[in-house]
Amino acid sequence: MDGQRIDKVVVRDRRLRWPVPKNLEGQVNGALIRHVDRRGKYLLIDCGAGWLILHLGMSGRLRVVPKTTPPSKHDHFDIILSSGMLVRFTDPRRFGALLWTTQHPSLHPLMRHLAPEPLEAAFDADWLHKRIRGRSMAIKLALMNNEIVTGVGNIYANEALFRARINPRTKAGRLSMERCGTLVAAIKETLQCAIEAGGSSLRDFFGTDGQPGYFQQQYMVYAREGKPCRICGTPVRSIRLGQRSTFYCTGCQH
DNA sequence: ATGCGGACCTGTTAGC
DNA sequence: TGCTAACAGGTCCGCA
Repeated sequence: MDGQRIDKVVVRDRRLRWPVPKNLEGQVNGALIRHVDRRGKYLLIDCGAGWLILHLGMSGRLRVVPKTTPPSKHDHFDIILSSGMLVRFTDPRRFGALLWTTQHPSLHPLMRHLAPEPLEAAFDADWLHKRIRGRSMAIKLALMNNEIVTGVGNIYANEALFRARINPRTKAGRLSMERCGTLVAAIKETLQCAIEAGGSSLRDFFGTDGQPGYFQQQYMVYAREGKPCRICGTPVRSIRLGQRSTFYCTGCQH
């Protein structure tokens, strides 16, 4: 999309996580895309006069298709490019978002308090230790809190805790600086491995080339309830934390 | 200030 | 086979 012009944006259903702003098309139509970026799980399209903010939620997908492709049921908006292609957003659950902002995205209320990017140096043991100091919440819930760790959802929170050998119910504030270091390294390694494998395709996710990811074949605990731990053979246990499925090995994680 | 549960949606699957 | 309930990759908000 970099360097292309947006002929127009067509919104067919404004009822996403937040209503798509009524004036968005007017702001965006005819804009030149300067750059496409990302912060946490928010996708940012720099249009010069402002930014489009996109989020895929849980079931959202973006695909590049020819302009003539007829939309189907859950195709809620199109970004029509001057090239003859369009970027189509599909999202059955409508947990995704399309917003417009004229302030710098880093100052936007949704991104203002996000933790540093997990693969950057600023996300380190020190940061994690400071953010969870004195907190009684389960460490897994801390990993799911994007003011503490950004870009990690349910799958990778489970996998990173296994890699760090930390029990997901451990009280966050009780982790030593050393264990914070182990956990930070585990988060970075988990994300890097997943990226290398092309991500995790359970149902909706496909890469920009249309190919599924393969990281789900490497899960150590996620969705492996009752199956033997790949390291020690103990059956993987499943519990619920914060209404999310949580998987761990009682043999390996303490 | 912290932490928990509820809310937003629809599609798929497990269980009866 | 058909119906129903539970659950799914996210994250904000309000209340205790």
